[in-house]
Amino acid sequence: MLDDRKAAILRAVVSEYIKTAQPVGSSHIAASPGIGVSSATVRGEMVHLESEGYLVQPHTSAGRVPTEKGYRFFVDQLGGVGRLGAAQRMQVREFFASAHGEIEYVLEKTSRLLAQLTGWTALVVEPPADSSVIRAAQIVDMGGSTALAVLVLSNGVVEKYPIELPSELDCSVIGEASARLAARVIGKHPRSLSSSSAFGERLEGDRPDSSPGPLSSAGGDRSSSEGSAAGGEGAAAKQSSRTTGRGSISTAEDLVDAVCFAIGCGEGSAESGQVFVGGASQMAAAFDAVETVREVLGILEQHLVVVTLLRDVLDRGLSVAIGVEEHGLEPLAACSVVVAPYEVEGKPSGTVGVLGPTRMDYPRALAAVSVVGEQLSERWKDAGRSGSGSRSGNDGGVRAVESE
Amino acid sequence: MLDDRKAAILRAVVSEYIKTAQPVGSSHIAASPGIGVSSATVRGEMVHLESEGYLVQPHTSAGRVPTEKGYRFFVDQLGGVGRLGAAQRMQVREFFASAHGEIEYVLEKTSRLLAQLTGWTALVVEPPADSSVIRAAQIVDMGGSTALAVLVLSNGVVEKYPIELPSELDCSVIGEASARLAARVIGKHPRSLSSSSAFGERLEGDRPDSSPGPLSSAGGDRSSSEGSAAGGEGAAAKQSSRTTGRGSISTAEDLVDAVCFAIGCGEGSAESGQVFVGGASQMAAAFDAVETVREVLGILEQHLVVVTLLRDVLDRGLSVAIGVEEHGLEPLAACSVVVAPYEVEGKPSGTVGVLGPTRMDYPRALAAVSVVGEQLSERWKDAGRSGSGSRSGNDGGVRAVESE
DNA sequence: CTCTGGCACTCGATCTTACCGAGTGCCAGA
DNA sequence: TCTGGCACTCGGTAAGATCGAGTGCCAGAG
Repeated sequence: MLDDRKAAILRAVVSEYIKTAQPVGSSHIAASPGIGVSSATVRGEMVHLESEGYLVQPHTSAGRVPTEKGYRFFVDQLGGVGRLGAAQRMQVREFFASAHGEIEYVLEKTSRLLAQLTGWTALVVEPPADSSVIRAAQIVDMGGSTALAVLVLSNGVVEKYPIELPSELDCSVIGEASARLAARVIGKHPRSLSSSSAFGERLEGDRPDSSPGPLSSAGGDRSSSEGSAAGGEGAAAKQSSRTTGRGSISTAEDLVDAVCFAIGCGEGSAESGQVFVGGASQMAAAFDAVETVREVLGILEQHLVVVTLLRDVLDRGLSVAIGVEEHGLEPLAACSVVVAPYEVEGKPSGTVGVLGPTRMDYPRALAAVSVVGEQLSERWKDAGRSGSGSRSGNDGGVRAVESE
Repeated sequence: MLDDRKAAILRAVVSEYIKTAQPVGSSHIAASPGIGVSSATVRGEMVHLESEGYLVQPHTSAGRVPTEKGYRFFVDQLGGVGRLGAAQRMQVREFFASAHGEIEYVLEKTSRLLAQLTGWTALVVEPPADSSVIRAAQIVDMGGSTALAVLVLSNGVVEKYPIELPSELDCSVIGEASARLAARVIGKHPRSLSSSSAFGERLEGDRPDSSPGPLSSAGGDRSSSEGSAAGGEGAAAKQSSRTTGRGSISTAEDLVDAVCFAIGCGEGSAESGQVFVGGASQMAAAFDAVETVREVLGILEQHLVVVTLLRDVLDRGLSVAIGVEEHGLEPLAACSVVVAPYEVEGKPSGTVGVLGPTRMDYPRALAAVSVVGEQLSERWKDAGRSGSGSRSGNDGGVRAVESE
């Protein structure tokens, strides 16, 4: 589609622009290595590249800037995956050798690591509950008319489901229910309980306005007023059906059913996977328009949007989404996303990603994101245990060669 | 210290500046209600106010701007607590009537609410674990050589402690340990286990080299490199000793000891109380210097710093900390913090706060923060249950009168 | 003694103009 | 087909020029 010379010129323009954030002129390109022609020739080629939509001029007599199409071509054909520098490889290795602890803790730290590696904002999404299996379950009487169902998943995540009891149940009922619950759900996938619990449907019938299904915009929430900040994220949807069906719990079995139903609906803590945002402050370095920063941060506050964004990109088989054309979020018009999946127990589960301006260093971001993704997969490969894994020395997936 | 007229003028200057963010001139003041004198007179008074440090001129022939001392006087003597508008009262009432669910969920939502009420960034700190009592405890075998101790606290928080087992213990040992753990810790304060736990003192198994003393900095942590983002927050301290002493766990009792020790040290998930930051994007609206935004966001990423900040301010008996002089954080030089405590089960536990530019609307922020604090206290007044509380209609502590 | 209107003065913000130079498009010659 | 040359464009910056909000001070009124 593009002959070699044009491609080389495009690559040079992109690389230079990534570095300087300034429109780049023909003479710079002519001077860069690999281009054996004069600036006049480069200019000629640039005219072509521009007419085909790979470059634009902010105005006459300015250098050229890559378009989203230009970046896309660069990423697909020219950039490759890039490599991390030695220091960064080291950093990754040390990090994964020493990062012990619960899954959330590790993921949060990972988001910081990734932010530091790339210089931009990092996004790490927790594996959704349905990729794990229930390891333990218990119902705890919290006093009053409340109980808390606690689930431990095989990946180390703990989910909580607040249960409202219609009346003071006897302690022994709760105890019995707890035991029955454990017997019934251990070893199963939490989300699979939705359908398997016959009682669920019964309950659902009892509740006219039950589970409006996440992502549906439920009712008259505070009218999303001015602040884009607090508006979005399906706040409404979650806020409503947060307590479990209170239809007719009287026996232990009823209680277990109710809990199973709640679990199946995923009404508990681990909605669709928590998001950890690292290095949000770096966003402020990406743009000089304070308004842009505001908009981007606004999006980052809407975790559901972020999760969806990453998942969408991945679902479409992409690892890079450049500009609003490809990711679809207006406020992120000047941004691109680079993502990679990671696996837990061998199954694709979570995602890691980097959010930066469209003029970010894609090869580097790709490298960082994929290394981190691999390392995370490595950590939770065998069993979904929560802690440790003292694989030092071996930095397995860290395929890191010197960067340019 | 300041005669009535000076005070009135100072009040007018502060109010005006809060509204417009522009230096305010004598004629504006003279025109505002409550000032019955000419601009010349106002000017004269302003000279005094300036010489005493309540006001400054950005440059000759500009209006005056309040100094931190000026704000302080305003807050202490002039501003009062302020009142929320009817719409906002409504919003708070609806929010607390409908916000069900786990404590973390409610607190996160609360931070958004507060951000929306004030227009600035809101900070909500989870109650520390030691203000609650353990309601349930269990040790879950996670496969491999890992186990997870799960604690349910009376305030609805669930803590997790990853435990590394030296060798494959028999399942029954874990089961027994789990039962013993429950018997031993239920009803106690988690942090009280540190000393009361016989682990350090004694208990049957004499353990020669037990307890390698967590909190000792274990490894060569990544050298806190450049990025201020990922640097701070005592990352090192936490990262290292994240797994419990693995000295010589062989019996169930050993295991229980180890877990108790870990709990006592607070090595688990609920470090010193999670922080929920709401409306961070609003920070970008507060300043037009992108660099300032970056610095402030950088601080917000360091949760430990935020917790400490809020706690410090509260400990000093303040509810407002104006400027770096009073809160001590250089990067927040242009910011003030307004805080209020909230109670769980009658004891002061968490804090809510608002972070804004020094020229924020203190009365409004104070009103919002205290109302929200009261409402949170109200919610968890009786029992530290996790969910619900359908007190609608009654908007208890929402003492809200029309604002200016 | 205090307050007020008046007045000269200051100085940042804004606008105008001029200029510079990076970068372009085009063209004639190698 | 490539290259050096050349006229041209136009954003960015610097230098005045201007405007006006706001000040300090002072003399006169209350």
